[in-house]
Amino acid sequence: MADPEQALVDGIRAASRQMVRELGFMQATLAATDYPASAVHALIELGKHGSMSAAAIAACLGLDKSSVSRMLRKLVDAGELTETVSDHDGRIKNLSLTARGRRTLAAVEAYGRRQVEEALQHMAPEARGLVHAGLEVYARALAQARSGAAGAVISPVRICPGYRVGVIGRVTEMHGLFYARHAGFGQYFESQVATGLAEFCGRLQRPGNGLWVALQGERIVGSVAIDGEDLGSGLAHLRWFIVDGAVRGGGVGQRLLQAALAHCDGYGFAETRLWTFAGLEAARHLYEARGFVLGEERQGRQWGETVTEQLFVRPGVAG
Amino acid sequence: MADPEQALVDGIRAASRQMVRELGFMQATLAATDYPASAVHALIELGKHGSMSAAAIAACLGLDKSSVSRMLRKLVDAGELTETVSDHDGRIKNLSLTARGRRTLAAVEAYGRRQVEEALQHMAPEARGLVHAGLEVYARALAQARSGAAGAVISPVRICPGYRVGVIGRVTEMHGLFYARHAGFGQYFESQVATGLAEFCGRLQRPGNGLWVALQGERIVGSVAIDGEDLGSGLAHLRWFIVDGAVRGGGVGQRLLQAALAHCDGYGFAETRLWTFAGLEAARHLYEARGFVLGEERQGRQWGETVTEQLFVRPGVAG
DNA sequence: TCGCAATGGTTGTATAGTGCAACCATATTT
DNA sequence: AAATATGGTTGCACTATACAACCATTGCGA
Repeated sequence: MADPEQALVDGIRAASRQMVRELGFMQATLAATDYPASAVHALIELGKHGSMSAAAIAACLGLDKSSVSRMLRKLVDAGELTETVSDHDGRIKNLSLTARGRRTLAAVEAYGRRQVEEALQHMAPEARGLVHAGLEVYARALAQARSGAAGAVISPVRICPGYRVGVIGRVTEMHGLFYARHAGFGQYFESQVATGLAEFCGRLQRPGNGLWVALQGERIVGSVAIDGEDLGSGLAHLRWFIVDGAVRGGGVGQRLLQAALAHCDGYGFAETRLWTFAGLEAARHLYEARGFVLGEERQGRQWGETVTEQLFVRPGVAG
Repeated sequence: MADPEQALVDGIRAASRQMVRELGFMQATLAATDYPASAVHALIELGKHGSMSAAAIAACLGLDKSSVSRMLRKLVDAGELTETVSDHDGRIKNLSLTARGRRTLAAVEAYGRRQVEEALQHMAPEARGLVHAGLEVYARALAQARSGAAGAVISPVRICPGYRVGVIGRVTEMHGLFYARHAGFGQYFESQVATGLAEFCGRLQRPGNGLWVALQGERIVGSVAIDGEDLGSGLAHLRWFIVDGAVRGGGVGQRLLQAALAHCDGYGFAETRLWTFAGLEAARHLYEARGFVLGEERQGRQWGETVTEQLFVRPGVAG
């Protein structure tokens, strides 16, 4: 294990330890209620899923079913939950929150929210998206490492049109990191991306041009642009298409592409073109699924490393 | 509370809940030992600090001193710890790890590290720095919100010279976000930063020029550059000086400035100049502490918002 | 159709970690 | 020298937990 890697791992461990302590997960009771941590988590899960069986809660919380059974009994006695026997399976009791339970949950939520909000007050505003994205990626990776399954929290990613602050930097960064890793590109490539994108954003308002970003919270995790000017009249140039590694494989690329191509079709471009590099198979599949076909290939040395550049072309909708 | 804010808070809460569960903090025993979570945490703290009193451990873990006392008794009986009465205060027992304790701790560390490493395998490589930075900023903010004190994990920030992949994007992004918030700048400003920095990085090798980044792990959290060409011969131009909000106030700015000015003095520039905006008091203090004096002020409208631009000048070392 | 295994849930029992309160020994302040 | 504060221990009660045995219901296969 290389040394920086070791430092990364230890840093993550130290921070999560600290975080767990600060959030009070080692205290017997949680979130300003008189219920134990497991009961609070059960309430939260019930609030999220509506109605669950005891076994489902046990699986979800990683506790023995006997512990869960007793814990639920107390919550029912306290009037937080009701249990109704399932009508299609006499063994199962469906648990759900009572009005009182919903009030309790609301109080728990308010407490937790306030705690987080106060923490957010104590950090630089720019760092908030970072915290969110970091926690989420980590939680998902932990779940995957444990069980192979992908089922975990993923905040929704939305596609938004237009410039927003930081997009030039972020898109440049994503390109720089991705192509350094996958093609060995360096400073010259990153400078080209930065310059081109900076120039393009200055004429984003002109007809035919468009930029879409994928946002997770307020963090930019993907982008695509249509340059309607630089290839000549009637030609749409698809540029700066990239998806952050944190959300790759989640359909974000498809949605970005769809937004960009809907714009192309709506505007009436005769053709959409894009340049890419051989070997990026995931991207190629996306292109071909959207009607792009490989037009031309050539060796390119301009980026510092020798790569095979590929032109993909997609005809516009028949006018 | 605005809606996106709400979504951010809830997203952070969901992710941290998930993370705590995945890490097994709700299990009675932890990290593949037979010791309870609190004992494991105590071992870790002792490993970190070398020798501590029981009270210090209790404070650190947020537990009652009686619980800690008993827990430590067991660890001593198990041969993991030794206790020696302090020589300058008869009440205090100094606790430290025995050889056996260090072995146990090593096993705990190995287990935890493997867990994290496996999780890292399940995420995009680009996201690793993000996870680290996010957790760390959050843990620190939680600690500050709880106790006002700043004492918490902060991974060391190091200053490194030269270009590295992603720096153009990251520095552009940091500038864009910071000045959008503090001066209302928008796309035009961000484009200027991107273009200028991209151009500068292309001639970074030329004599007199220099770029330094502040790195936390592999994440870029600050930058400064000396452009030895654009103001004319003998003049150093300090540009792209910025520190990420996540580490602001931690001396990173000072260290960046020192690196840049050491370069200026070593190279023998007659004068170092920088342009900034009125109102950025923290930065101004840094400049003045390093020998810069305000030279000229003028109103500028070029960035989209009216601001007062300030020229600061620092003479070179007497040749 | 009947029996048997599997599943959902409950209860008995033992264990262990925890906090509170009272306590002792030592140090510090008045 | 007395009062107070601090570090640490012990008695006590509480509670969350796991394990194992158990019951009721369901579903499957012979």
